[in-house]
Amino acid sequence: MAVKSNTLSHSEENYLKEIFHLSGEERSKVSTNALAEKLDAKASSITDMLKKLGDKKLVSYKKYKGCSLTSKGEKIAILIIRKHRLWETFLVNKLNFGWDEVHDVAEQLEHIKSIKLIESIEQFLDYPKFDPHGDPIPDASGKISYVESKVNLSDTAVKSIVEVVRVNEDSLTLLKYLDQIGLKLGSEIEILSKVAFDESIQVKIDKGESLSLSKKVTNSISVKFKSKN
Amino acid sequence: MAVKSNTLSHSEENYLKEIFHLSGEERSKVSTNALAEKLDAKASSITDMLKKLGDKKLVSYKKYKGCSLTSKGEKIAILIIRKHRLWETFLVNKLNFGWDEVHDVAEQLEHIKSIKLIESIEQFLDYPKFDPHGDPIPDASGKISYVESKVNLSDTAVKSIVEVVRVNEDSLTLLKYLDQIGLKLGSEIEILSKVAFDESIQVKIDKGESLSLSKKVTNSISVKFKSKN
DNA sequence: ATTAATTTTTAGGCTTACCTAAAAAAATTA
DNA sequence: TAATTTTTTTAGGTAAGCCTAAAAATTAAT
Repeated sequence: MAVKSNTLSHSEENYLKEIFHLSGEERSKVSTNALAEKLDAKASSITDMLKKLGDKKLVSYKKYKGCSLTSKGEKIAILIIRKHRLWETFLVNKLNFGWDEVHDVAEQLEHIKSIKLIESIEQFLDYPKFDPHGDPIPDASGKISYVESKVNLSDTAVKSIVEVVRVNEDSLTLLKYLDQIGLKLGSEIEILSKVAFDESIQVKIDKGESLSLSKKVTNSISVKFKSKN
Repeated sequence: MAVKSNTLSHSEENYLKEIFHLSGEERSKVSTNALAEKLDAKASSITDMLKKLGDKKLVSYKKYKGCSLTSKGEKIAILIIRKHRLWETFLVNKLNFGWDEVHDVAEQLEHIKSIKLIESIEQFLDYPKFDPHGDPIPDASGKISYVESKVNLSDTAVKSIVEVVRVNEDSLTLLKYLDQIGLKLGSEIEILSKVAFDESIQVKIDKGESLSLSKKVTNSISVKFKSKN
């Protein structure tokens, strides 16, 4: 008789979150294989779950055509992401975790069911706008303020001087490496030269020694041009 | 081939925690039915799980003979309880939750896997010794400092003046009722008279109006005799 | 436009943590 | 102690969320 219990499993929540991330700001369709890779599961498992989420009207799914979130599904996905980013901010700002230590714990904390809790945490943190990696924190209504002016570090021209506004939080080893070279949110980067062969670039971070950043690294860093002030 | 994954499911953790609670300070054997009632499951399900926890050497279990925790199982149970009580303290002390609002959330938070997290929370709270209901918080080594001098409010003599040191956190309606009559940790209770028939007692709370407390209520409150100072 | 390669789905299985119903053991009562 | 009641276990079943292997649909290449 299809009773709606209204609470989702951790797994279901993770699917919604990952579909949201993969569909990007353009809200494009997400393929079964892309989800399989991100969620570290086989494509057949993804198909199973997409059917279920489709039945629950959380994703729209047509066989062989990929999936996308319904507005109901998107609302839930954004809430999970909101919780994830607020918890990360809590861990870094209040408990002095490093930005490379928060991801796994936040992946657990994001599933705690309590609106009162997350709103209290938000207030306790004084309504932060960005998490420790520079990602925007959705507000209680689900609104996300994307930074329009940010670009990928790999797309900047030689001689530009830019400021780091976001790093990809997905790779622990990346974050540890960035720590090691002293790159953090707000760091100033001067692009000295670019190597066409491997697309690496030479930079100075905060006017320090010059060093080389590979394409893999520059791809994971977002920057904005320094505002004149 | 019995690989030990070393992380327990929420369900397994809940079993260990409940066995710990039911076995009491005397560490007595816990019956299948007692567990079934507390965990809101059928006795047959309990038997299943006890076999599994027995295989994992977390409980010692012999058919028809009840169960008890091994030292390994007890260590884990105490860690869960430690997390539960620290989270409750965090919610009340830092986020201004009421003592009647913390149980359900703490039941979720106690399963977050991160020693660093719980030790940071403990430090952030400045190493509290008791949770908001007066229960002792185990330290990082698992040591629990029981209060030796506390007695049940139902066991106090007429004319005694006592101080509330602990209330049972299990019932939401009890906690709301205590709030309503202004009874909190540290409250002074004067026992005016006892009614043999229903075992209720007449009291004054913090020198206020006299009122009657039923056996069910007095059973849930622990007190100590006021220290002369 | 076929053929080949890739992606996705179907079909059937497994494990976890529950369940019901019936059997067996233990405890209680006559 | 024998009968009855209660407690506990066994046997077999379910749903969730994953799996492998094989089939079907789609996409890419010749």
